[in-house]
Amino acid sequence: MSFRSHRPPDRDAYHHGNLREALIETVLDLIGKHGPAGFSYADVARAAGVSPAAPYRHFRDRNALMAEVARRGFERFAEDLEAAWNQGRPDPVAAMDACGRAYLAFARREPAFYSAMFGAGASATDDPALRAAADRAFGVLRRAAEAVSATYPGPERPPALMVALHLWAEAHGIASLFLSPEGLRRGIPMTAEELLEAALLVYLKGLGGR
Amino acid sequence: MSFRSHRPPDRDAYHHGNLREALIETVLDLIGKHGPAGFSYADVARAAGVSPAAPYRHFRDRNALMAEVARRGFERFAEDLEAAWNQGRPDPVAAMDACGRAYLAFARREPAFYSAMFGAGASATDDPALRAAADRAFGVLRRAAEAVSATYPGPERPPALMVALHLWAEAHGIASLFLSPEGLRRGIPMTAEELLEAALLVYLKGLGGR
DNA sequence: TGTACATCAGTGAACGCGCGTTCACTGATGTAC
DNA sequence: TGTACATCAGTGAACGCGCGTTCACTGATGTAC
Repeated sequence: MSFRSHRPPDRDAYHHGNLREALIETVLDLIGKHGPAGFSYADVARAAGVSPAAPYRHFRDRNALMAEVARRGFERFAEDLEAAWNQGRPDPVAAMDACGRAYLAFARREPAFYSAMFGAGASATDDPALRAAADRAFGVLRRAAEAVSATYPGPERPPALMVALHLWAEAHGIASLFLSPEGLRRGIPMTAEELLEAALLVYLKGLGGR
Repeated sequence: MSFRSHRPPDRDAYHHGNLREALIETVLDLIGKHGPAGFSYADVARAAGVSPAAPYRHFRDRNALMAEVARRGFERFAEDLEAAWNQGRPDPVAAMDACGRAYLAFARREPAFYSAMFGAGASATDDPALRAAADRAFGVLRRAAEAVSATYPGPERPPALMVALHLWAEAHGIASLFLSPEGLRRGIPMTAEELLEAALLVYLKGLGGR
């Protein structure tokens, strides 16, 4: 009767054992369809094909589920940024530019994650794990800013934290104003990536004499 | 019996005649207390002291009410930016800097309006009046960018639209990341205003030789 | 290998609640004569 | 100035619904012997 191994979870078994994962994927799906506030906790259960009580085995309430989605989003986001940074190769400025592109690529490719991370949802303050993940992502930008800053001669070296904050704000501003579903971008004759890259080039030029 | 003029609306009369205004103010109050998604249409009626059916006389549904709040927010926002721009005096760069400060001052002073305008709420696309008001506000930044752009000598004159978009994105990015209730700004050793002003100075320096 | 048992993920029925919306209505306001 | 009437803003009761959450339960899984 039990001729199958129980290790690989059977996706349609009574105890399918991966409901936690299924709920998270369902949330991403629902955010994509209805926005981060457009569905109830019961909706998630229904869409995942379980009873409305089942999710309580895994998440205290809807907020806890959304926070976990946001946390995972920040983890992936940090990985993407880290990969784009590529330890500052071939050179810090080019690598920072790659970070900017990776930032927008993530917001474009994973709008559901992005809106769970920055949208109406979580607001990191409470959840330490979420905050830590967000810090990890920002940490990549900060290290990039430090490396770029260090390329300027001592007397005119800009504060790395400031540079990181400027970059983050510009990237986030562009992502939330011009990437979102038809948000406010009509008649803008360039892509978000071009816009950010241009901003970065002007900014870096303004930082020093180079 | 009717010894009082009926022109000035009696705030506590049966037909108080300014329920529309009262609802809008109530929404601002509720956004301040519970965020832009933290209350129902019935809550608004309750908080305004009328029956749950009363708001339907003035707004088709909750969305229509929120859109009107956002629209008014953009109108005021445009006025503030316009005043800060002050027709480019004393000079375009200083006036644009004033616009930046006015941008953040508005987001700081009117967080309820700001989140109705850019937050989880409206998403301009549908409502033409809302879109027009948003355009009016952006128009001020655009004209400012044109005036600043025109101060650069012809060959290196930057596209004004691009400059306006960069400024808007940076200001919005800073406002939404670092102004919101304890959002992500811990351990940042400067105010949002200082951060934006520094970004603007670096950026303008980067635009040309000045 | 087989049996008894503990574990625990998911069930499904139930609850009280507040929602959005409708409806016929009331009564104050403003106007016509 | 007074009276009759139309207008219409707000009432309050009612509706069906889906929500979040709880509960005792069931039955598959994994383990101890």
